[in-house]
Amino acid sequence: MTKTTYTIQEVSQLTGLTAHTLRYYEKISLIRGIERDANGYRLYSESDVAWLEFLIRLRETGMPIQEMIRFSSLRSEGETTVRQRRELLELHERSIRSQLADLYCHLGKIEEKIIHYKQLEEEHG
Amino acid sequence: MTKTTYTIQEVSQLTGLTAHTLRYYEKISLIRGIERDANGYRLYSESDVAWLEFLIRLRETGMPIQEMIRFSSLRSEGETTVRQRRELLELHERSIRSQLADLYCHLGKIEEKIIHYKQLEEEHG
DNA sequence: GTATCGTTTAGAGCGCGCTCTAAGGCAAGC
DNA sequence: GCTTGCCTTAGAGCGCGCTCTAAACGATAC
Repeated sequence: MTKTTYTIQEVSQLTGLTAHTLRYYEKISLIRGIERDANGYRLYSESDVAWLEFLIRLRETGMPIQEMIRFSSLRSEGETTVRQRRELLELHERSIRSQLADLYCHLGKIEEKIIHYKQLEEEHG
Repeated sequence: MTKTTYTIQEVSQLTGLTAHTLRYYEKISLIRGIERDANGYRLYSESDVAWLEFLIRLRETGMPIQEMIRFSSLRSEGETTVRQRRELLELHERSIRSQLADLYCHLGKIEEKIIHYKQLEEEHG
């Protein structure tokens, strides 16, 4: 039988988010409907953790929090919003591809600069 | 004869940085030794503009401003710091490659999610 | 001469995404 | 019953990278 709930500290360790940030994400509706135990302590489910990991992915790929809140809001409306969520995600996919292209371009220029410095070092160093 | 100096507005248009940001970059020593005309107005040279474009590249690849200031400081010390600048740049190159790898990984996961949504749409939509 | 620009400076303010504080509650250990 | 410790909340504070304001100055237009 696999464990089905996690305390805020456990989720913090699993996700790398601090307990402060986990409460903050709930306050701004990035994550919703977290259960509570008899003391009012948060109890996160497996699917809550999976959702947090997805949020982290969106953040690390540059999605602004407002857009993530929009996504979370669609998700809470249920199955009827699947298409809108897919479209939002496809838009974001294009943003990531564009970031990748920009980074490659920058990388090339920086490599050129490094080569330039190496030549300077050979000439004068 | 090619134009050799630019006003702050011209540099703003060339680089996309606002005049405010250009003054700010000078205040924090990201760019140094900008000439002045008789009225005390800034006069940027071609090489100032090239340096700004390099700074923009560093920033767009995630280098923190403190590290950019360090780079600018080394540059102002002259030729003897070429090696240190190259090393700093090589460190940054590795950072960019790591960003690229992470982005690719995230992209893959997001594509999977999109496929998952498409399946949901076929089943229930 | 005066109104309109664009410039200068020092320094305040802002938006983002957290990050932390204060004050209080419950539970277990001694 | 008191200490320790982790939890709760509302709300203040922070670091980054700008972004803007206020006050003053000089050049040009009329």
